[in-house]
Amino acid sequence: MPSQLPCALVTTIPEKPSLEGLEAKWRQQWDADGTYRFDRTKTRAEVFSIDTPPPTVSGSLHPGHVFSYTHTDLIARYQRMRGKEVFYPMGWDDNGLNVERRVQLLTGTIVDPSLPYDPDFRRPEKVDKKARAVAISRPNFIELCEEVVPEFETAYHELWATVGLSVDWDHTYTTIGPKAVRTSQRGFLRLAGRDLAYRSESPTLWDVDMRTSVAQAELEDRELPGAYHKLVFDGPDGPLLVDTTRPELLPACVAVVAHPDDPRYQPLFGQLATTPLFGVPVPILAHELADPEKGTGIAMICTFGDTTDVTWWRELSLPVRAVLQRDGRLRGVAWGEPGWESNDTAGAQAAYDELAGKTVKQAQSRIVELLTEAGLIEGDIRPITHSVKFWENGSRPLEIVTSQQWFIRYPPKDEMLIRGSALSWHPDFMRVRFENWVNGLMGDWNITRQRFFGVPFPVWYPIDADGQPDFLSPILADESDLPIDPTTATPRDFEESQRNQPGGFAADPDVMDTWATSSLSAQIVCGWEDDPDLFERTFPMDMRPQAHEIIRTWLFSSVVRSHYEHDSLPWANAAISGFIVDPDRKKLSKSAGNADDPTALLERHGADAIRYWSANGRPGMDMTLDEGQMKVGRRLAIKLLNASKFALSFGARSGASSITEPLDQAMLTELADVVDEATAAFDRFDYARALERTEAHFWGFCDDYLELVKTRAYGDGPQAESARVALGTALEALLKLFAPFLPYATEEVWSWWQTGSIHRSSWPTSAALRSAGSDADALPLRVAADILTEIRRAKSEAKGSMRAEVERVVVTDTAERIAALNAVAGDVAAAGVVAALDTQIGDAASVIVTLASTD
RNA sequence: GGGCGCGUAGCUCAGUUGGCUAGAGCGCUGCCCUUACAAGGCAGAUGUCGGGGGUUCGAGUCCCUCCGCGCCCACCA
Repeated sequence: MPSQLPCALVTTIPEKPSLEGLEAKWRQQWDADGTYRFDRTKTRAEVFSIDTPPPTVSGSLHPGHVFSYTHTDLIARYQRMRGKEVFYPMGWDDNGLNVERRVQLLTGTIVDPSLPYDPDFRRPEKVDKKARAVAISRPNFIELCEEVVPEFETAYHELWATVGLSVDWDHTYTTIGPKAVRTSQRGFLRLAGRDLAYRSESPTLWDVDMRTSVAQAELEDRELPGAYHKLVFDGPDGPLLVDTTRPELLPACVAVVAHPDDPRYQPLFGQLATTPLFGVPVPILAHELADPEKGTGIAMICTFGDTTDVTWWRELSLPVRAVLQRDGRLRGVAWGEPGWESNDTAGAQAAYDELAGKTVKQAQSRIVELLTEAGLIEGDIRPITHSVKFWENGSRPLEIVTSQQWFIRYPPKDEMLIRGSALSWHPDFMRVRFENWVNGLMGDWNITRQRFFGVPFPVWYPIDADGQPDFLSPILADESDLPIDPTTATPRDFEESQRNQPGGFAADPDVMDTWATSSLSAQIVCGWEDDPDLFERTFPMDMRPQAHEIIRTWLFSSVVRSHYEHDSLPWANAAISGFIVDPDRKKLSKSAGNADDPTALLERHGADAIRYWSANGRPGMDMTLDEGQMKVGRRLAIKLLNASKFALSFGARSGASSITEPLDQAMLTELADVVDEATAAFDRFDYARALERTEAHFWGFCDDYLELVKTRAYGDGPQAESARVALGTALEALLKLFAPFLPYATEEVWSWWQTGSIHRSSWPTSAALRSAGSDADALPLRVAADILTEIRRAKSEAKGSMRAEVERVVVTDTAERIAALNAVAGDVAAAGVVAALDTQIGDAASVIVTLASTD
């Protein structure tokens, strides 16, 4: 009977509200209105800036990404409604070995750095996977990457926009783009200028197939079969038995080592042993890392068989006697030359010539034959299984080779620990991971990768008259020339014709580790040096969201760079997210084949529903992929539409002075408490608790308050007006509380009676709600809901309709609760269809419901 | 081996400085077309709070210990 309803301001409440189409509609609107555009006139104090993790485009996004990126968006939306101007850029990490590999596979190409640039090269239209990869030059390959990678990025953008990330898409960057390269090269030059970056020959974990050093962050261990060989060294007191799994590295042996407390070897320390087959005298040394329980308790140190060898080599100041080349084969050695002295030069040479040029595996087989023939292996070869380091996408074990690398010095540990303690961690226990990592730091940070699609070192080396590059006298580029590629740019004071000529120059052939660039993400997005105005308004940033497994890499390295460059933390808060596990508690990942396509999830449940599921994952906690939760989220969004339709069906009203009914006032007081809790939770970055409190209140609001107030709201007079104004007041606050979680549904409802975007409206305050509710006690609503539940139970047990009439209800309770109930008796009676509601004060609380006879 | 986290209903999870009979949702059972919502509503059943010990008037919560799971680190001759 619309004619009986009061004249409504409401214009656009749909007959049957639905979630269909909301995402497309509001995405477009937000885009058109620039709803999330950063206003760079705001001052630093007014800005909330976020150092978004640039997802790598080497794979595809999975639900875990949606999960954690949603968490960031929840904070961003909250801060925006709190009045902050949110600086929320997005980056794409298209820099690094994995991206390079993906582009190679996709385009059927491989890089040959010796080839010249071919201006006519075009991306192959079809890739025959069986055909040989096409060899192209490094500049051509980089061009190809720049062409292919945006295709990946478009797909990512599409997904993020659908999820509803309130990113300012005008502020996007790529880690290989000119801005990032310039920042990264500038950061490098500044460190090199202060001797905080230096070049050194050093043992490095090396992938013999990709022919590059590999970042510690990209390592994984795999179990492989191996075998112990008990080699017979010639010791001071006769044969000395040494167990090894790497007999092929015997020619690279520089010492043997046992534990200092091991009585078997104590008398031998400081004396010499001689290697079998090669006759090389090596010292017998003591070191804590030697394990008396392992093998014969004495190990051979080779340059280099594993990372322990590197530690021993470094700490015991041993020489290098390297046999492994970068292609994984043994190199040629002239025995008798300096560093290769033997007691039996001819014998050593003869044995070694059998190994030179062979792969590690081939050399191992051959040397075992040689040793066995010579009777220099004691007993049987004992097969074992041991874990071996691999590059995560590699197929052969990593080797350790020495090569020229750029390093960044780590700052002193105590300075890093002070930075770590000044940072606010969410959750706080994640701080410990940082501290553990800092306390365990060894060596410096190798930032060199022998790859192509990366940030080049802005460096050349002079070539002497004999044609030898002098790696210890690098020619640094001028900052004003950045970004540059030294393989195409010419250093000042040189002619291009002098490239690779005696007396000329040579480009640094390598690129930087991807972390060397991403550790400057805050500097890149804030426009360090490039845009001082923006930098001043955004840096140091407010928040770094990221995953816990890269605290030791990304977070730590970012702190290092900011420490050096700005003598500050890069951000005030680190928000650490957990990841998604499948029901078997395995980490969800594409390669494990247990990752669902997030696009399919979005289509099935909708963005608000996915966000709801994500928001239930507490900061730092791992969560299970649970489509059931997404269904709950979807239902919540639909419920919100319907409840809003009801609340607004009486017209959008305001005027707190007309809220006079105790039930309405009690509801607003309760809501004010929820606002306080949600606000406090959000301020602690605990969006999950904010949602939980809001949601719990909302269901109670629908189930109890709406039912209790319905009859009155449909009526006339000041009591009806009180209900209607209270409904409008509560709805506005509730929508705002939900807005960060359900941006689409809340925006839709907002548009029914408000102008502008809810996401640019102000966060509700409890003070306003308390004032609207006249600071009333919340008890009347609680008691009314309790009595209503009892009435419903009686009807349910009688298998009656909820509209069934109740002849009489007698409530016995404390004086306080009876007083509260009396204040709202009319609403309770109406909601329960109760003819007579009697109350009495008594010790034993009870509710006696007498249903009307149905005859 | 070290560090951190987790273990609460069949499932996914809350439970804040110790405090009434331990909660929510999903699922399950029953009922209800009720003028916001049947893609809904109402009601109901469901627990050795991982095990053991301790502190306390009182422990899911604090302490010790053990078990299981996960992540990171170390080791990997």
